[in-house]
Formats: sequence, structure tokens, C-alpha cells
Amino acid sequence: MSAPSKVTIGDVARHAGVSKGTVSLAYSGKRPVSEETRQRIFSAAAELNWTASHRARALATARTGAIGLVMARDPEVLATDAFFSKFLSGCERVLAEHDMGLMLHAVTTAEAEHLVYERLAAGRADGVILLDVEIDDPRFALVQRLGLPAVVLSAHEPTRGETAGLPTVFSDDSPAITELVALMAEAGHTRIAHVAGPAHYIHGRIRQEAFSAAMRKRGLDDSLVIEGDFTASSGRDATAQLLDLPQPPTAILFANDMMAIAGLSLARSRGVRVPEDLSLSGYDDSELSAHLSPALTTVSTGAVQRGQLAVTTLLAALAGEDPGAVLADHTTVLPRDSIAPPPRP
Amino acid sequence: MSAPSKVTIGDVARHAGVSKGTVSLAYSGKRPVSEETRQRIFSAAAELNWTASHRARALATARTGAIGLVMARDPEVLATDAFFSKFLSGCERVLAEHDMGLMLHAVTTAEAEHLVYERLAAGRADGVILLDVEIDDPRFALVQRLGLPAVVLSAHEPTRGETAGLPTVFSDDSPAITELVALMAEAGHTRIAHVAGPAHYIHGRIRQEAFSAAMRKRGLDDSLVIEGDFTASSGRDATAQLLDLPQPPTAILFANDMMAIAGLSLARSRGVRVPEDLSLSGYDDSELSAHLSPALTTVSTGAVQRGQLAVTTLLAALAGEDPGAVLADHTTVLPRDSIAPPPRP
DNA sequence: CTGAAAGCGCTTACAG
DNA sequence: CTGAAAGCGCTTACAG
Repeated sequence: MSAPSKVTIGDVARHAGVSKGTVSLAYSGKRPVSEETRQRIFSAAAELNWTASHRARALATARTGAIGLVMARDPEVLATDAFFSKFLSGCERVLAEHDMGLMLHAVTTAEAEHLVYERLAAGRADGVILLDVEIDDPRFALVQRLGLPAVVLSAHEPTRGETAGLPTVFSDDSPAITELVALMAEAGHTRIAHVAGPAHYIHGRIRQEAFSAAMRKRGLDDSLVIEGDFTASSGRDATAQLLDLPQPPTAILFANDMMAIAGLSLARSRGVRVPEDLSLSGYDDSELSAHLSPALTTVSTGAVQRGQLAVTTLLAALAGEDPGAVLADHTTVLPRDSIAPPPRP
Repeated sequence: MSAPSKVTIGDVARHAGVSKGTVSLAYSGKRPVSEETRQRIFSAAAELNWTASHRARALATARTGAIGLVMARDPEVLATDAFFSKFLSGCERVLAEHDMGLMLHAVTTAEAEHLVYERLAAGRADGVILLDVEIDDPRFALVQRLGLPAVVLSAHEPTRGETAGLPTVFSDDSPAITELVALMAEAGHTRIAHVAGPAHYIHGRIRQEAFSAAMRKRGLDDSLVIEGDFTASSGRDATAQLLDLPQPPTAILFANDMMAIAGLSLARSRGVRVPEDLSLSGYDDSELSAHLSPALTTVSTGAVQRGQLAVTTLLAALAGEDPGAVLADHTTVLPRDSIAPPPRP
């Protein structure tokens, strides 16, 4: 059990009777190497149990072989977020193909976040993906100042200048919201409330705007909106507030599953039947939502595909292309049992 | 916006009129540098906007400055797992202090997992933390063969040889389970069931063994055990199975919150009142559990502290110490509203 | 198809 | 307290 892996490309070269350059070429395939010497090299490497040092390669190629991802949300919230781990797994899928890795950072303050991006830019990552983007997000300027390649993940098609010219992968959250409103309205609901996500997030704002637009287009009152923060606790509180209204809504559209599930639980504990007395919908398609009783109508956001697309787009940018704004169209409403006609008055 | 960061330590040295070595020393403090030249160096660096290249430093020091973490669970399951993101945030806390990062990999097959460890060992990480450990986990031998420093996270004190001599951070899951059984038994329950996690995981097995031991010690029947897989879907199915019994249990102890929440939802949809007709408990303290109605009695596992401790321990191992087995004693039962006396027969 | 050599940008003995 | 130089282990023009 003595320290292994001290064998270098030089040892392999010597063992195979070739130069270090040839060993390198045999693996990279960047120039032809005769079949015979290639075999000699491979068996020498196998015999010596050699693997190229990632650190040396990184310095020589000026590539770290990793992308950065920084999560700036409270870990408690992240914990129950259906999006992240699926997104991560999508990223990993394409990173693995390219022999790359993912540097993950969790921060809780703005200063810490700033620092992390500086460290990433200093050679710990070749580029980053920007999540939970805000209006005029300060990170847009930061990554550009740092010369750190980045792609931003957004919830709608960026208007000009909105993402400061950075490559963007966007899904449009609006159609799904419109569809949910339609589902509720067509079941006969007229008093429909929305428990929104924070409006400073683009995805929070977009969902709320889509809700209002859809309601108004049907001539319905769109004023029943409470802003939550994606946590179960805010979902529960918002639901309590709505149920306490003199004219409580008969349907509530939540901006994510966690808030919806907490709301569902609260409603039932008050003797409000779901969906007979109250219809509900979530957003994000968490595993729980499908296995609740009743199962929660929600929206699958194609988080895995967005992860894949985000990485693909970042790699394209690293290769010198300008990917522009690319659409991820995997958002789908999943109608389940939590929406039914409203009770007779 | 031309490519920045092409400024090197040599530029700074020249600008400050010193050697590259002195610049290096001024920052690392590994040898004294006169206050005056230090200032010259710092202002030169500031003026040129220089930051040391992480890649070059990594090669020179034979340290990557990152630890590896590989998640081998289904992303759908991870998504709703209360443990990971808190654990990650704990890791980050101490990594940040040491100017280090975290390489995260998500894999779904055993081969992929094997490959990931080889890549990590090739210089992408200085060490790894082993999660979701199994009996005779093949990774123990793998990391040792690869010469990859590792610490394992376990759910009980390792018996000799169990973790192959690797440094181990363990929390003992047994006392919390014993306490939950006591809570239920003292409320008057005798037919208590357990919906377990997979027995091939150490934490799954330990919780189940603790359940059986606690039940037997009280002279209660410990045979009502169903093995789930930590998903909401398995929690729902197991609960259905239990409620369909001719003599259904009056209390169910679940091995994690997700299964418990799905079980709670199913029970109520069948008209079974919680906690009046059925008492329930979870494990992991997910954010949702506290904001459900009724709030779920569960177990806080100190995931953040365990993350911190795991990294601290790994850093100690990297520094050449032998940390042995260290106890993380932050497991606490959180009594809430989901346990009450059983209904009168 | 292959070799010898320079270079990537730091750190760290070795001298002074 | 400081400098000059070697070294970390690869890759990649440059020659042949």
C-alpha cells in the first residue's frame, strides 16, 4: 500500500522504447501512430499501471476539464427542490462523455458567491452555468470581467441585452401556466389564486405574469396572488391566508411542488377536501407529487434535458462558437387527480 | 473584452522588481518577506489584476485542491432527499476555509462509478468521501488500490475491519430509532410497523435492527417490517400493504421522511386520521416534514455537521494523520404532532 | 510515422 | 530577506 501513481509518461515512454510525445499522441490520437507502437505503448502503460496526470494535462492544455456550478439558495430549500439533482444528473451525462467534471459550490452570502466566481475563474473551472437568474443579475458583468465563459439558464426567451449577450438556454414557463389556468377554468373555477415564487427571480416573475395574463384573457380576476419563497413553510402560510378569506379561492396554482404539497396538507387538516372542495396544482414534478393521494397535477420541466443542453451549450461556447439563445422545449403539464370541478355553491 | 488573465507570476515579479519565488512566498507566507517588498508585490499584482493560476499551482504542489463526491442514487430519489444538500453545504463550509472545492459526480451504473473513481484518483481530486456505504463495499478496496485517500460516512461505529481501515465518520442511528419506538410504545401502541430502507445500505440495516431490538426489548412483535427503497412510491405502497392487513398497525415508523409523507397522504385519503387513527414518524428532517399538517415527528441527523466533520477528517488524513473512527453526535428526535395514543379498540 | 525540446505557470530546495 | 534554477508531468509546434 505504498504511494502508487508516481509513474509518469516518461516511464511509459522508456518502457515502450518511444518518446514521451509519442505516448501522448497514441492516447490523444491527434496524429497518427503506427498500430505496432501504439500496442507497445498501451501494454507498457497497462503493465506500469499508468494514467495521465490530470494536473499536468490541465496546465499544458490550459483547460481544467471541469465546469462550475454555484448554488446560492438556502440548503434547506435546495434539499427539497426537485430541480437541482435532476439538472445535475443531466449535466453529468454530457460531461462524462467529454471526460469532464463538475465543481459544485454552495454559498449563502453575496460576498461568498463573488469570491467563488473569482476562484473558478482562476483556473478551477473552464466555464460556469448561471442558475436562478435575476433581472439585471450582477453575475452577468462579473463573469465577463473575469473572462469566465458562462451560459445562463432562463425561464423565457431573453430580450435583447437581458443576459448581457451571454449564451442562454431557456425554457418558456408561460405556456404551462396558461394550460394550468385553462385546466382549472374549464373545470369551472373562477376564483383561482396563485402562490408565486419570489419575483426577483426570472422564473418566479414569468410564472406570475403568465398567470395574470391567462386569467385576464378569460375575464377572470387575477388579483389573488401571494408571493411565497418556494419553501413548504411559505406554501402552508399562503394557503392558510387564502382559506381564511371571506371568499376563499376554489383553486390554487402554486409556483412549485413543495409549496403545493404543504398547502394540500394544510387544507386537508382543516377538513377541506382535495380536489372536491379545492383544486391544486404544483410545478417541477417532484417524485413525491406523483405518489401523493390525490396525485398532484404539476409541470415536468425537463430538468435532465436542460442540464444536458446547458453543458452542451457551454462546451460549444468554450470551443469558440456563439450558441446564442437556445430553446429547451421539454416543459409539459402532467394532469393528475388534484384538479376537479369546484363545489356547488 | 479581449482574453484576460494571461498575466502570470513572472509579470508581477518584473513589475515589482523581484523574483518569481519572492512573489510566491509573499502570498504563501512560507518564508518571511520584508514588509516593503510585500507591499510592492501586492500593489503590482493588484495593478496587473493577477491571480495565481490554479492549474500551475496544482501541478507544482501535487495537490488538486478539491475533494470528490459521487452520488450513485437515482436522481429522482436524490431530488427529494433531505440529506444531500445539507451535507454538501456542510462540506462547503470547511472546504471554503481551505480554499478548496468539491467535484461532484452523479452516476447510475456500477461501471460508471468505477470509472469516476479512477478519474478522480488520476488527479481530479485529492481524496473522496464515501456515502451510502454498503456491507463489504467494493469501493473500500477500489480506493485503496487507486491510492485515493478516502473517508467513509457510516451509520454506526465500525467494527474492526468493517471499513477496511479507512477513516470513518459515523453517527449512530440506533438511539433515535429506540427513542421513536419508546415514544410510540409509551403512547400505548403495541402493533408498530417499520417501513425500512434497503438492507444492503448500512444505514438501512442499522435502523431496521434497532427497530427490532427496541420492539423485542419491550416484548412487542417486531415482524411487521416492509422494506422500501426511500422513494415516495415505495412508502405509499408499503403503507397500503400495511393498512390492508386484517390487523393493521396503529403506528408506522418510516426509515425516511419521503416514505412517511407519502404514507401519511395515502392514509388520509383512505379516511384514516393521523394521528388519531394512525401514528407516524419519519427520519431525516426534511423541510416539508415540519410544515405538514400534522407536522411529522422525525429525526434530525445533523447533516450539515456531518458534512463539516467528513471534510475535516479527510483533510486530516491528507495531512498524514490517522483520524480513525470519529463520532458525529448530532442525531436528535424531533417530536411533533404525528404521534398520539392509538384509537380505542 | 517519430524524436528532441520548449513551454504551460507555479513552488521549492539550494545558495547567498 | 532574496535570487536563480530546477522541477512538477504533461502537450505541441518544429524537424526530420
